[in-house]
Amino acid sequence: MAKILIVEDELKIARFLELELKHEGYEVLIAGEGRQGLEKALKENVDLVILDIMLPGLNGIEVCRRIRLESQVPIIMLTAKDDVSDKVAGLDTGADDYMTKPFAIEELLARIRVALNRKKNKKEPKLENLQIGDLKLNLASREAYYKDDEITLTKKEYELLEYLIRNKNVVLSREQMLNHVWDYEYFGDTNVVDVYIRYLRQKIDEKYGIHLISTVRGVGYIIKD
Amino acid sequence: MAKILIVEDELKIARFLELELKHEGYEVLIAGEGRQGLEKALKENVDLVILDIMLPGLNGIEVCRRIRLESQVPIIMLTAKDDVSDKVAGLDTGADDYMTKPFAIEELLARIRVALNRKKNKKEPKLENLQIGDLKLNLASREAYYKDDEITLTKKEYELLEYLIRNKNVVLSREQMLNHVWDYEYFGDTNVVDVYIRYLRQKIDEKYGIHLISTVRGVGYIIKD
DNA sequence: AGATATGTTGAAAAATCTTTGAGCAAAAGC
DNA sequence: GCTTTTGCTCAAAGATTTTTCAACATATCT
Repeated sequence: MAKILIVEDELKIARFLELELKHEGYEVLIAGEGRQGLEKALKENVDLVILDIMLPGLNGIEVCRRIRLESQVPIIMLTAKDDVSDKVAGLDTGADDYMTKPFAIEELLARIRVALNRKKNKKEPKLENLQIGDLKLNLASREAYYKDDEITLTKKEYELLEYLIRNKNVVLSREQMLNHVWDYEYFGDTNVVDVYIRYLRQKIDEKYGIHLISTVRGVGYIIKD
Repeated sequence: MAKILIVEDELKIARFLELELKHEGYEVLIAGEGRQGLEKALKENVDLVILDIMLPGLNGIEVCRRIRLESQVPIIMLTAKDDVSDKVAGLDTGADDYMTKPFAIEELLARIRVALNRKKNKKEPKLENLQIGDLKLNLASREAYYKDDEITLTKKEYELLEYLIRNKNVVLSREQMLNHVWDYEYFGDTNVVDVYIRYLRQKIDEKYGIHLISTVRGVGYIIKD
């Protein structure tokens, strides 16, 4: 499985990413500051680098620039929200993609898949499509279809649905959904998940008269084949 | 087998946890207050820490923070119900998971397994399915089937059934069932277990005309192959 | 038979889920 | 730049289901 380097000084975020990436089956390395990150990126033969821009010592942009002097490894930059100039500078120096913090882990995972695929199969950009019954997701265009009938979904709706379908036949807790689809800063008592489940049910279950999303009382929700 | 440290000042709970964990085959250490807990966590080479937030002396959040300065050992926090701010603080300082008190021991055991496995970096131990005769449990979707016929169970019904099946061919006392499936605060005169046994019998034994759950008079109940 | 343990039941209590509307922020349109 | 629309979140009320309790019935043992 691919080896991923995380260059991030905020311990909390680094740990969070580490756990999630390992859970996905990636091998993970961590560097807490820029110079160490640069070193590992070049010597450890990694397949992808996740690089925070704000770093003590050597900052992310500089690290990125120097990695690019010697390597074409895919780089995904993490930037603070709204810091547009950083974003631009990051891409200028050769980053492949960027994410603004805070982000939902699912989105980062998706971008990682894309970046790794791009490298591997330039011939087959095989973005598989997810399907369950008559419901289809086009991952490339982020569209959902029910028998050729397009379902208009908002960002969160789409992401929640994709997450549910990726984990079909498994009960997902509200907390799992929050962690994967919402920002990692999301905490505490909220019923957003319930509300979004309702939106999806309105747009799918009710509209097409099917029973796609089931409630598992006391546990969470599930989509079954 | 893994070595687990319990940092908990309520003696009753600490002892209860100790017994259950030892029964599961773990080696157990106990600390009754914060400073001692911190010390043992760092010096005793433990594999996992169960850490109560409310502690005399050094509180749990502080202990967690200080452990994290030197160690990546998995930490599961115990917090009072509804105390969301504690929960947040706990995760902020690097805890891996938390449980709100009171809890059912089975849930804690499950989380311990997850935390220990994560460390080993094994892929999630594939949720195996439990089966006994024609009765099958799908652990991922939390569904029960009798020969392809789905049995609709409530949360407690399902959990009790799972517990019974996991311990098939062993007589379980009402008290054991209470301890494992219900909160640990449950005690005294109650016949909930009997009532739930009846529910299960209605939905399984009676409905399918089989004899799944047996009474062992004066002792408890048992499910046999 | 008497004593103890288990089975059954209905109804109260508690927990959980659904639905709605309003406030706000971001994005789109003019 | 300003207005309008859309999307996201929260909180509260209402609806539903689950869980618990407790009274009574039945079975088992000595």
